[in-house]
Amino acid sequence: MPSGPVDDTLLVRVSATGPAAAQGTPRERGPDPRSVRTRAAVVEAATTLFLRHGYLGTSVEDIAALAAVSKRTVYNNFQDKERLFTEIVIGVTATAERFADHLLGALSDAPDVPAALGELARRHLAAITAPQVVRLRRLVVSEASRFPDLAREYHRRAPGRVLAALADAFAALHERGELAAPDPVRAAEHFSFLVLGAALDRAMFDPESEPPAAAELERVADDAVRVFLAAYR
Amino acid sequence: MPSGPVDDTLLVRVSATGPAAAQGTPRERGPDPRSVRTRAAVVEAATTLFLRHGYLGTSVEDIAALAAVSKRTVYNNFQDKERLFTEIVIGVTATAERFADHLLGALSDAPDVPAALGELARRHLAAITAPQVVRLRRLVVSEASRFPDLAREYHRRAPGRVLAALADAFAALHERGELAAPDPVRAAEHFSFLVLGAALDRAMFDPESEPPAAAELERVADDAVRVFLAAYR
DNA sequence: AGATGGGTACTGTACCGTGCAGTTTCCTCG
DNA sequence: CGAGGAAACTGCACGGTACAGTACCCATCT
Repeated sequence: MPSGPVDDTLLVRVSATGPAAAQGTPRERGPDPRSVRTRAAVVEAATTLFLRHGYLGTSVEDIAALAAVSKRTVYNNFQDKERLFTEIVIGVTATAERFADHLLGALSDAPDVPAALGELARRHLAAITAPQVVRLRRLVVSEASRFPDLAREYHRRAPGRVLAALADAFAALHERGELAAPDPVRAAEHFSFLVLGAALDRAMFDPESEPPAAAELERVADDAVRVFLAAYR
Repeated sequence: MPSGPVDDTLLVRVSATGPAAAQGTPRERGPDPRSVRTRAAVVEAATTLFLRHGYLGTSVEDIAALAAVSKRTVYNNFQDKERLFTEIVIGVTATAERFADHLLGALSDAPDVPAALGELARRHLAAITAPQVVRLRRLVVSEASRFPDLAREYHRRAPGRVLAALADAFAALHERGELAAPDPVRAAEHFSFLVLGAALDRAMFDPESEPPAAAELERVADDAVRVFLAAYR
């Protein structure tokens, strides 16, 4: 979890408390003995609750209770609820981002492109239907009007990143003549949504939905790759 | 948190702003014209506000103010805020449903299948990126944990309905040998998400996003149909 | 002792839903 | 056609509740 300051370029919106900001600027301070433990506890509790009940559905008191900490402690570590929220979301997004980077592997150098695509499709689908990821997605969409910058940031970092990487790989494969993808971005969109579309849709509308079983996942991925290759081969 | 099935009877009373010559018939105990007018005003105001600011972001007082009606009147017409909300959503869903039914046209009897698919793709994409539809989608997703039945109901009625109709049409075309779609449901998913996936994703994460321009829409639809036909022809 | 983190209790606010007294609008009946 | 009565609407105030953020004091560590 990120304990340092988090990408402040994102939020222009700041609470109107002028003097407070001047006074309490976080400093290059030593390893706070106690606050490390409590801060981590708060972050973990807040992550759980925000993902499960949303921004308005989660009170600071709930967070404090789950973290086994008082509300005052929450406010000692985070300026206000909005900051806490954006920090949490950015933090979870970062892990999604790392996972996304890992996803592509060496697709553009793969000897057997269809096999590599199949493997990619399976991993992609499994990743995106993981409950945590679905919850994050729903959370960000839900708060898109309250935190539009955050929504754009998430979209750029997580799904956008995967799409861009995919497009790069397809462009390379196009150069090598392994695929016929003159518009690699469009090809990436097509691949992504052939694989994910239906599952994503279902998951977004059913909070209690389970991720697809392995066999189902395999069938969906294979079908998607088959359609994709029929068009882009 | 009432998790019972959605009350369909509420749906009937949404429309009907005019007395419809009920005055001339003495026997027919017509509903008070005042109630009708007021109710319609409240429904319209609530629809606007819920779609724009969400469930928790809209107060009953806001609704009353926009409807130019007192808060008490809102509660005289609707049991509570939850009932009002579900009624609104179901009402808007019903119009989406009607539109969806209209969408398919006579695809299964079309002489020129590729042309018909192209037309269908264009209309489908235009319909689903309309601001009202996007707002409804985001609203339902946002409240999916508070109103899970409502979310499932919406999903079944709007996107589910289109998908089912599409699958039926593909099955018929498969029988006639015009398409090679042994799994028509999968084919319908593929078609739908090839057309809509990327646009839907963008729209969900960017509340200020505009629907695509006509030229862009056309390109997306044509590309989707091309890929679909390459696989299912 | 002094500083820093933490806990309790509080403030202020927003909002759902209701009660009530008075007023307007519609319907019916003489 | 016009009065009387009923139903609907208004405006306001209020109870109850939930919750973000804060004041103040205590505990602990150096």
